[in-house]
Amino acid sequence: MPLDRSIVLKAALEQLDEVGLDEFSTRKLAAALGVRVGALYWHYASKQALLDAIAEHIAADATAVPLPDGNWAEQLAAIAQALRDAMLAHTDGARVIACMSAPGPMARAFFERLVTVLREAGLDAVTAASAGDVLTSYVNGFTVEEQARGIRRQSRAERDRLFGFGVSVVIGGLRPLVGG
Amino acid sequence: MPLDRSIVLKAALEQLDEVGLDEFSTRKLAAALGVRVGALYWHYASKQALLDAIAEHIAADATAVPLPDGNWAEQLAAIAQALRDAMLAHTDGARVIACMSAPGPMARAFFERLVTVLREAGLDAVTAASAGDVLTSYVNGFTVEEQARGIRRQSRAERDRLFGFGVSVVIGGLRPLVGG
DNA sequence: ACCTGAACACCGTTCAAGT
DNA sequence: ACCTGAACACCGTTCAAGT
Repeated sequence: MPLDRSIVLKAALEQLDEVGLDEFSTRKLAAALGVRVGALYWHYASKQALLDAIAEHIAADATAVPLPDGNWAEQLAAIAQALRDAMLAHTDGARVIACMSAPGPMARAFFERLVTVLREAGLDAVTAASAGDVLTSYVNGFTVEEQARGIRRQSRAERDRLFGFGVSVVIGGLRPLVGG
Repeated sequence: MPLDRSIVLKAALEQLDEVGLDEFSTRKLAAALGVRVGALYWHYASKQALLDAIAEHIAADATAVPLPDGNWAEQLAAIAQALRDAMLAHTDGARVIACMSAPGPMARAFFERLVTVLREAGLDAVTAASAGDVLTSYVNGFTVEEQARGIRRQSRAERDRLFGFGVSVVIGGLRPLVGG
């Protein structure tokens, strides 16, 4: 049977998990699929297009977890956790997100859900977008660092604790902005 | 005259500024220095070692700006600004910092100054280290995003405003933790 | 429509040998 | 001590030609 975009994407995710972003190559991917390199370029325009598809996959995972009942702070914490989890699920996932060429539909959907929670908490459109940016910048910065260096320096429990602390600081900083 | 580490580093910074991290190559660097590729490996063990030296240079710049008189919040804001400025001073500077293999002496000195401000504000050692991590994670996440995609989407003034907002949110979140 | 074959223009790294 | 020459083992991308 012929390849298609989803088969290539699945194999790409497996290769990323095995070798990491630095060793990720279209040639190895072609070999894993039992095909010549050129064949990949029928399905994806470039290596970056493939990495963008991986980023979208991660963004979709981060958006798939249901919002908990509860107040805006609890929902924000759940969204932050979901984003980190989705990136940690793949080797160098945070760097793939950080290096994507442009946010695709899934990345925008993720951000929109985040902004919706903030708007429902009482923020105006501009402030909600800014607040959403603060939270995602923090989560991305934390997780890029975590995957690049933290994994061998701290236990998972310590990293979870540090992340939870950071999320609570950001949420605490947003609290005075919401009415009530 | 023969090459030395500082000459190679200076040329590397110039090449990074011109072509960005993705196009940065030891072979182009050798050509710019009028030397064969192998010559670079006498001075730096690998391309990554060279990028680590660039990261240290950026960290040194970020630590070089004097602390303003004022309270801990003003000093924290100045440190955050200094870090962002030092990364923005070079093409893909934030990604070079994010991808460094380990924090060198300059990166540790930067972090220590940050932690010192937080300790003087009244935080205990563990909380100060955690709070320092929150601020640097936010600044790194923001600036990686800014250099990867923001430069063509928003004006410098808009990005400055957004960054200032984020810093004030993080500082606001830390405020309840400091005594007084 | 989808893939092969083969090429093009690159990479990072190593190391004997030169000076 | 510092660099050359030359190789090794790779890259991403393109594209005529095949099926």
